[in-house]
Amino acid sequence: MTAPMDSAHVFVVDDDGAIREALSSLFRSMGFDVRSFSTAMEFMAHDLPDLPSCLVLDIRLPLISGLEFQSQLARQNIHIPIIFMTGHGDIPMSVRAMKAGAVDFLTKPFRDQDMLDAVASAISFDRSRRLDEKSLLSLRERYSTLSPREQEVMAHVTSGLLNKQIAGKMSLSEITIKIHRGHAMKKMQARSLADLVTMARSLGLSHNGP
Amino acid sequence: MTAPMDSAHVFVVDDDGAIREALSSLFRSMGFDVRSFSTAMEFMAHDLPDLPSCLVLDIRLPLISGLEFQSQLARQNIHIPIIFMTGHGDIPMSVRAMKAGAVDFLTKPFRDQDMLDAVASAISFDRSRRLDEKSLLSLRERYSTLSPREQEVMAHVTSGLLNKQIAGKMSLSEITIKIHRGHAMKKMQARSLADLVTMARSLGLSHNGP
DNA sequence: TGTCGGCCTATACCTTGGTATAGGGTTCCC
DNA sequence: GGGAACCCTATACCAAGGTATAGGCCGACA
Repeated sequence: MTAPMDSAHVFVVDDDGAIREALSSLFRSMGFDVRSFSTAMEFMAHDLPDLPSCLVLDIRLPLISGLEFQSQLARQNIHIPIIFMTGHGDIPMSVRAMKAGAVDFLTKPFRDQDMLDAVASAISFDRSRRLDEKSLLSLRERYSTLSPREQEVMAHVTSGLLNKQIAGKMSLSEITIKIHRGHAMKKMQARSLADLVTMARSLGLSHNGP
Repeated sequence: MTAPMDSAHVFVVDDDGAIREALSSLFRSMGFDVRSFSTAMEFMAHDLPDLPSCLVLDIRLPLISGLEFQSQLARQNIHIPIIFMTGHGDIPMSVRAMKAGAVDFLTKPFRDQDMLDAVASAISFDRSRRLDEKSLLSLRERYSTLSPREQEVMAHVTSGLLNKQIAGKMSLSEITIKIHRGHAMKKMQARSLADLVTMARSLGLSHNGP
């Protein structure tokens, strides 16, 4: 709602200086913050900002191919959305890139508008991914402050067991369960059981098996 | 768990009889139930089984292109996963297909194993999609038996409000809320509040705003 | 050694949830 | 008119949840 067009970053990696120039000025004219590099190494040496961003990548790079670089980023859990460009690519390349999650795969020469559309979609995707990740992170942080017993009780509570049943399962008294449960609610900053259940699902604490 | 390789269906659409033959025998040898067609129309005239299945589609078809057919299926809410084949396709085609959700996009000639891998992945995808859809459908069916008031109460309950607060919001007495709530639990076959919350989320009944 | 945090328990008390029973009302349809 | 479904309310009672107060046990750590 109240999210303006906070400065978004576009990273360009292409060994052709003319293309870097052209893309940089194109993106800058649209209000993006642009950084361009001629190799993947250079890009990796640069610190990624904590802002919505995307990577515009030529598939043919010095030393390492764009596809390899893509999977390298994935292995390092770097989730920046990627838009590929190619002058001489083939279909298997594009399919592999798209399967690996690329946002788009443009063949040179492309229309400026196509590139801008791809970047806009990538940025918007990254923005919402970042929001999701941020809230999940804060959730995990809160969860990590629970003692082992509290985590255990939380799992049982959110799977729908009564305090009495949990007490039986853990061979504890019901009052102890109530205490742990209360602590879990406070630490997780849950305002209701419904809240806690939702949090547990986001954390992957669902033991819904027969 | 107890899901054996229930008969899965592979549909082949290609105007080249030789290819239809070759693929049919390939898939049949792997235990799939195969139906082949030379046009999209023929395929559409065939009833789709309520079983995991996928569609192996040549991108160049008589009358209608494979890509058009793909979006036509999407418009009709037919979600069968698609594997494209092409002899003379280009990159933009493959990218468009993949963006629209195709499982794979193979260039002829392809290795049998590549096609089998794609089909296996498509079938497994469709199987889990069908399971999800089935449970969502049964959920919606149960939800539709709730009276308007019961639905309203369910939404409030699963958003974490106390009976008392719901009563205030709806200008009703607390006991009435309890009644509706109890009915909702019974009709939804929820065994606990946690259950109901989960169901509400699956149904998209989340009013989590500040 | 002391102390701090996690853990377990108990009593007491209050709030909330859940259901049965028993009414009252409406609308729609046979 | 009578039934059926929905809707609302009330009393009464019991089960479950939640918290405060208080105490004991243990291991880690300064």
